[in-house]
Amino acid sequence: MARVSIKSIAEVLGVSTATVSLVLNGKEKEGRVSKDVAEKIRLKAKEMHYEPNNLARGLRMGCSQTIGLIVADISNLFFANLAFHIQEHAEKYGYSVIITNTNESDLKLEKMVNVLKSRQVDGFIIVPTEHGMPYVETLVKRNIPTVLVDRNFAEIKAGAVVVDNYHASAKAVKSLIRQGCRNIGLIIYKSRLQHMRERKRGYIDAITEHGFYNPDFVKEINYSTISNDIPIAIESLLLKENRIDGIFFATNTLSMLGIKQLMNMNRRIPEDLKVVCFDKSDAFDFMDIPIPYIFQPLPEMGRIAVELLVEQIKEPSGERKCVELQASLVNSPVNN
Amino acid sequence: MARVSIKSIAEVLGVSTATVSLVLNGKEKEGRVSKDVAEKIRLKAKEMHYEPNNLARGLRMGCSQTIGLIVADISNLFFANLAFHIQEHAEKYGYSVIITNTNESDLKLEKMVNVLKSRQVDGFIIVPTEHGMPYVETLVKRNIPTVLVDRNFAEIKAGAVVVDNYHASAKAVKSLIRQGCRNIGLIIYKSRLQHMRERKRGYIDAITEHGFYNPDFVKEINYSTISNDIPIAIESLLLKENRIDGIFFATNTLSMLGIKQLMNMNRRIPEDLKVVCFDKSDAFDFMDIPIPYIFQPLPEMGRIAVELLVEQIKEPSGERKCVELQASLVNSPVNN
DNA sequence: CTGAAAGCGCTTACAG
DNA sequence: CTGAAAGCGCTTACAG
Repeated sequence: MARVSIKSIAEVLGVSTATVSLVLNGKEKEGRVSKDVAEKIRLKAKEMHYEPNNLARGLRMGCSQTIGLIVADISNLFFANLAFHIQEHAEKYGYSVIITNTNESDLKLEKMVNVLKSRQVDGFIIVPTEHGMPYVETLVKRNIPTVLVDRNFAEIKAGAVVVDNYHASAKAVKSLIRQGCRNIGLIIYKSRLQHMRERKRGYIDAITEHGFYNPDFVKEINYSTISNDIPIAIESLLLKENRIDGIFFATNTLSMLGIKQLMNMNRRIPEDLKVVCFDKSDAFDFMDIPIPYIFQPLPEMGRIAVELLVEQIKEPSGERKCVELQASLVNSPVNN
Repeated sequence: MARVSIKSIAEVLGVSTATVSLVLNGKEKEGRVSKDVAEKIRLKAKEMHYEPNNLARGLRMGCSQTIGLIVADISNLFFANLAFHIQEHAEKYGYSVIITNTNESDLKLEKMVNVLKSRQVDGFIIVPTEHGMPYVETLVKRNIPTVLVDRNFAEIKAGAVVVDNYHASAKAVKSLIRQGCRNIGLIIYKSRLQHMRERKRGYIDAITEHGFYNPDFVKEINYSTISNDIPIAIESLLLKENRIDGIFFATNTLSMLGIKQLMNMNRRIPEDLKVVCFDKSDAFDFMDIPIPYIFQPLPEMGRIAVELLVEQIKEPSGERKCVELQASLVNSPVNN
């Protein structure tokens, strides 16, 4: 069963491929194709089960109607949700999404950028890795539509949609202070990425403002050795610095493992110490009391990422917008 | 900055595009291209930052090195994990993965099959919807490589990789019986899909074997009204049939919501009643006691799905294998 | 060892 | 209103 192409339809009907193409793309007005020819073509196309070949179309048009999405790890709930919303919106614009993982490796980011480029994606939505700036920069310099999400590189002016991590973090810490915490630990990744730096800065500034800052209370975890590092960090916070009465976890994975460790050590939340987490985890539903967390507007982030990218695709040399969204504090016993 | 193609390299070097293509694809042996010409071409390609155009290649070769993955919902942890492993393996074979969601809608399944077909994917990995069989059947009949995963349609012989849901379910129920449960509820989706039918059948057979079967203990939930149905189902199980001493949850979403409801009603696990869940949820880590659950070998499922698909792509008219994996019971206080 | 040419399926000026 | 033709970038017989 040979593939049915525009040519086969044209031959059967004794018309030119140009006419068939025009009709099948709804451009019969422009080509001013007669109504009956158009009707005949549409019927025959259906009858022959014509299916357009987007590869050929893409080659000819110089665009693929495909978006390349690069995230750290699609099996992480945060990125999975983000990917979901990006996809739903991309679909509305007629784009398909190719999703790839970096697992936070700069090498894989480079590789994935190349893979997606060779697939002629019309644009990139990227959650960059720690030292991934050069690869993103190359894209931007070549005017390839690119939107960063979750983490921005302010130095290069790619498009971006991020959360105001600084104020979100400060908000979290202040809520702990307002609950009476004085010695507040921070569990965060050791990372040069902007969102981590901002979360740390938000924590430090908010705490310093109240005169409670102590560098020993900041524990920086290595992404690659996380399950090992977390218990050590928590133990050190609680045992050595046993005045700790609150902990701010800077990501959902960190909170998951951290809270687990707190439970292992029989610390009760919020009696023994209070916590706030960045991002929700399903697990919070199972806790006896509601766990306060910073809520990032994921559906919005996905939508805006797609919208910014589509704008760039339309006008590759136009200015690239950077959108910052506010995150909210949920489940906190104190008002904001 | 014009795109650099094989042609531009050929022109600069004064050789033919055929030679360039041969060299860049490592087929210089076949074409018996001289070493120095080959070397010159490789150097110039690097120098000009040549990047192959996979669209053109795909059009010419009749394949795209792309796999279409259709899942119910990429933001569900089960599918997100599955997608992760599928991707990692696809990459090894040089395939990219386009992921799309159906949200359990048959209409969207049909649409996504068409979208992916027009993108000339070389094969499909599909988590089918309840009434999605016709769309899958069309693919199979046309000899388009297709592997079903998680849920099989036994009637059509697509390739498939599934878990032995029947025995997994029976195993779960028997573990409850061995712990002394006599009145065991089942919370399951109302669905004609094979995996659900099998899980229900496994439950019924295992329970009947011990003479404890009571149809009132089976609560079938509608996917679309789940957050409403679950509390009602649990309440009805516990209040009307208050001899209930165990519950088997047939999916992770059902267990999440179900256990939450049990906690709302102040039922303690396992003192007041015992539970077993299908699939792990992150939340289990936060429970005071370990929650027993059926573990599906996701990494294996992903790997095998890709392997089966690659086999089919190599030999589209060959026999399509169907692999059934065993799931294990984790965290149960009784041995298996 | 290398080149000229055809063709994958499509769209788009151009000509009539 | 419609057709002939070029060309997107690639690969692959074919010829020499």
